[in-house]
Amino acid sequence: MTYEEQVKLFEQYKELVTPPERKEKELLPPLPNAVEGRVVTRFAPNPDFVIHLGNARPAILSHEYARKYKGRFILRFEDTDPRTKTPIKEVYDLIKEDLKWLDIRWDEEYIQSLRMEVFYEIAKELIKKNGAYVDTCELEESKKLIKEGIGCPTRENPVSWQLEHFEKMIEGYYGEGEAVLRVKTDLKHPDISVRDWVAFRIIDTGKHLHPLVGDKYVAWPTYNFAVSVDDHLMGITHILRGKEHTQNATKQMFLFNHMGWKYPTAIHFGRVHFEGFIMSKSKIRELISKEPNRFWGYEDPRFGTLRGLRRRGILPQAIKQLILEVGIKGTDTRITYTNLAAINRKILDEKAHRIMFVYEPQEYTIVTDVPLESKVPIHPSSEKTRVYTIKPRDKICINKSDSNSKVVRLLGLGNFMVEGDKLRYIGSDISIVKEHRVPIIQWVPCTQNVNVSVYRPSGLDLLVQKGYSELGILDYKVDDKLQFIRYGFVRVDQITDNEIKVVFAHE
RNA sequence: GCCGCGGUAGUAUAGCUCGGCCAAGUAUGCGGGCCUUUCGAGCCCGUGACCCGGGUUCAAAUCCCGGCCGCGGCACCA
Repeated sequence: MTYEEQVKLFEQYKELVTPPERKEKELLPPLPNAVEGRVVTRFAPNPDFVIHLGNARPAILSHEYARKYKGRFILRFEDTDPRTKTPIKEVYDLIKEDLKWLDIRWDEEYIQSLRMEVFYEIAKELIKKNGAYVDTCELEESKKLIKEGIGCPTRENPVSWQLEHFEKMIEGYYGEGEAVLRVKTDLKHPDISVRDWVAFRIIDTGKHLHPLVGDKYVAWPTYNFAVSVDDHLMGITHILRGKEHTQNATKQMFLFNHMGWKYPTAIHFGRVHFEGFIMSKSKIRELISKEPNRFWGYEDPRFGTLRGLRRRGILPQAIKQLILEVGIKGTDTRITYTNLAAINRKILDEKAHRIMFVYEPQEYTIVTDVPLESKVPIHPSSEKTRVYTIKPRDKICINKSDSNSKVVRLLGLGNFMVEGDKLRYIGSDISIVKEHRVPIIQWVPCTQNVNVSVYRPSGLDLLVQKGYSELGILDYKVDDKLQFIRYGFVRVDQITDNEIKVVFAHE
């Protein structure tokens, strides 16, 4: 049948065909294998650094899905490496603050370093199931044997031997590198890192004190072991994490199979590149320790940490919306600040009060016969205004770049002719402004104003722009977000006796 | 090198499971206009994409094969 014939036929029987409804678009796609009321997700950060935009993705998505399906959301600190990823005592709380700021509430909270006995017990069970062995070969020898598909000869020792030697590991009989517990996997697995992966290793906590448990333990579970055990014990049904973990799922599966556990549904999404922002933990740590005077710690607005973004005036709702839009795709995403700013602006515009701010002041004398009263609304949709009285011969400042026009309208005050260093009042009829496209500009009295410094992050630099704002800015407090008219959105950062410091958010 | 995942406008995302409602939707960006006592917001118009090549089919962004490109992993890190 040709296409034309089909169309003809279709027209004939049109009424009999009900077109399928277009699926309704939800912000989040449905979660595979999800049953309402039974979804359990978790966010599992290492408390060695605060949350940045990249970590916010698993945090927000895990939380959001748990809520969507009326399930549970668990916060779990994964702090089982006091040697190379040393947890920081203060950071446990900083992370919790970051999450609360994002409006993420967790139903349960765990810290892995406080669960060591659990890990030891499960390890022993695993050994009894012949699923693990103590490897006492030299590290290089071990690696070589695994590569050859054989493994350390102790692999074949009886369970009793394994239990005995694992006990010795826990008791501190071995020093660093002298013994590890390995999970028995496929010694022919194409990915060598999957072959008999390490479940426990010795860390000399006398040298590398753990911030919570000090030197109490020397046999520490690796990430893959601790994650597997906890994901099972805590009843996690869905794991949402970055794709750097895809291979870990393969490794963990062996442990789950040994133990007869069911592996959760795992979703791995791509990496988040935040253009123009530093997100690397090590890089940020290096910068703040090397140049403590130049950077404001974790909160520096030049960093992609949540704290940095907060200090810039980015709202948590904007971050959440951005992450939900990005979703759970496996591809990497390049997020730009412009994108985040667009969302932020939309939210901020409705509530940020307006303030007049002049940064390249040009002084003018007002020429008028009678005193003028200006009324500028604190927000375009607000009845509330700020009132200033301008008397004849008062001096006001406008931006130099605004002074090119022959006629200007000073916002809230009226229309003026520009005559040399004088501004002659010519009435306040708005219609001539529309008719002649007269620029409507912001202004401040030269004598009565407030010193303002605007901090503008620009790559690794922090530019400072000084200027004056109307007195109305004194009504606000630290962390308030304002819109400087015809300039951009800012966040009040610091108020001192002679100056207000604000951080520039975006236009 | 080996193993795995993925490629829709500048960016992000929808559609791909079940081929035709897709001459590809949405947001942002960019250009223009309207409105407006802010160059903001809002409204309107425009701009711009299915990685490439084969195959299957009346019909392919969607299925199959090959190539190319990108990303992740290859630790006694998480």
